Amino acid sequence: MPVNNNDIAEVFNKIADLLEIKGDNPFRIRAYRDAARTIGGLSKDASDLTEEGKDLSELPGIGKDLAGKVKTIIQTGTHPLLEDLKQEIPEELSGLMKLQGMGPKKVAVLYKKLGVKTAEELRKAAEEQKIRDLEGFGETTEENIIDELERHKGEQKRFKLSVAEQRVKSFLKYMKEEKKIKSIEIAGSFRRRKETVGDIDILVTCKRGCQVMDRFIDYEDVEKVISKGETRSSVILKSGLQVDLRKVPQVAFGAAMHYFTGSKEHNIAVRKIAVKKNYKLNEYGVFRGDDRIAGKTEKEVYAKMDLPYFEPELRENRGEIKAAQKGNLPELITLEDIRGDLHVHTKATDGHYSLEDMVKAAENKGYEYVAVSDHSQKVTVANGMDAKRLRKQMEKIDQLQDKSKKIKILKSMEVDILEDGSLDLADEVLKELDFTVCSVHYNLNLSRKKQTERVIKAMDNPFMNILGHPSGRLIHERKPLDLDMEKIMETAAEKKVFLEINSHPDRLDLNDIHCKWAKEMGVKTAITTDAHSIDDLDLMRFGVGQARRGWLEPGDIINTLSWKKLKKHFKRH
DNA sequence: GCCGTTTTCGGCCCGACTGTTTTCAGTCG
Repeated sequence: MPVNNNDIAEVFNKIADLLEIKGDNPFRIRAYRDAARTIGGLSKDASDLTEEGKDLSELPGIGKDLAGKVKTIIQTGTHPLLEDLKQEIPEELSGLMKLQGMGPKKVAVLYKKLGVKTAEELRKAAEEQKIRDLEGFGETTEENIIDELERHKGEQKRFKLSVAEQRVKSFLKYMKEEKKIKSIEIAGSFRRRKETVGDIDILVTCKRGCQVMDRFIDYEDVEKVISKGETRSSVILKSGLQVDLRKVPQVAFGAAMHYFTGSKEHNIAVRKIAVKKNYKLNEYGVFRGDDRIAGKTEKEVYAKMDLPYFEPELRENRGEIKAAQKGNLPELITLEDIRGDLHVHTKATDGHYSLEDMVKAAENKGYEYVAVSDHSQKVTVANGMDAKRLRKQMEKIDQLQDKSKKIKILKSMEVDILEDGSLDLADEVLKELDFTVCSVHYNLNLSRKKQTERVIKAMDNPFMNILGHPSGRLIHERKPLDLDMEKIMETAAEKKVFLEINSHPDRLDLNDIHCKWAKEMGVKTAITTDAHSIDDLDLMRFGVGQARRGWLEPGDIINTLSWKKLKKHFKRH
């Protein structure tokens, strides 16, 4: 069983949890957490890096000791330190720390005094009112524990960005009805356009006498008020989504936006720079002694650190600060750069609108081109098309093109990659198309070797242009295919095949890390919507967000090109 | 446990809110 980066990260995180419960040196604990994050975010497998003879202690936050531990974990799947800790402290306790309000100290007390290890035992102790008498605990804490256990039963911790976006929209509209609010902005991972968000952070500035906190907790969708203060309150909506509101003074708005946009790791890195310069950086501004020297805008906060403004999507401490210091920050792709959609479906297969409707909708978006990419015959559930029906659709497109002067309609198809790596329709049909998107929809559970070979073989076919939703994952629903992404990208770069960034909020496939990786390996991408309806054409913003998180610039994305230029990129034969 | 233009020791990001206290520890972001 090969040990991948997530396995290593998990061992380190577990060590950190158990050390924390034990009450170990907090900085040692952080070292383990930092290392877990570093390893978890690598684009190459640590095991491959070691094999290549790379010195892992060159990675940030990994010293000699942890580099050695990584090696041990790669070889054995675990580490003696973790095994020893497990003898001392039951590992289930780390699970209890996931409950809100339960940290290492409380968990330790509950274990020592009551022998509580699992959620079940915790519930029993709370229901028998044994917790309230412990030192540092009380009746309220006991009730909160029961509430938390209840809330976690459903076990959905993070929300897809699109779902959060919907909830937030109406909440914001409600808040904006309060006329004394001067400005209101969303920060947090939502602003960074992360594919899933754990909670929503809202920042407001107000005029004097504004009862913003009262209005906040009075929202009809609020299920529970977690906390309410002068400057900060937290609620949980009926959907389970947590929303935090912070009131900040105008002069500190930029500093607060910076602080609450995060990521935590990015902030820590920036704050370290502040410390070096003898400044103090917090949510109220940049301070030299007691003097606030910046804070009104994010730009001026960064400027004090001799840094340029960072787009929120870049703020993950994945090398953006070093890149900025060298003047190498990317000029990120924007929605306006997109000239057309290369993957939309129609009623001919599983879309919900006619060819005419989809083309018209794309035209109304101001696109220069739109590609009709319906399913091929293998996908019977979607009424996939055989050669005959495809040719008929091409004829229809020709007729419609005669009437539509404003937009170029591209003939495409989402062709299935069969189990043996061949394509679902013959080359002699595929060659009549402008290009193809080729995707895996069946036999999702092949071994890593077979699955990788399958996709690579498909790329041998000169009529394959774009690899559709490369990993095949569905967020929260389906794991990604077991693919050697590095090999896939190497081959794609060599064979001039493009990778799709599928914008559907359930897919967002490629993910952010793979987007960045594609760029590093010289693979170009296409941001598409995979639209099955007219409204789906608007999903492009999610794909663009993902691409921005992956540092992509207009030049990395093929559908920023005019059709005239793009056309040449599709000729592989 | 990591790290170094204050470099091999002694630091390590910082503030709000809660529930428990009666001045603060724990937790969270």
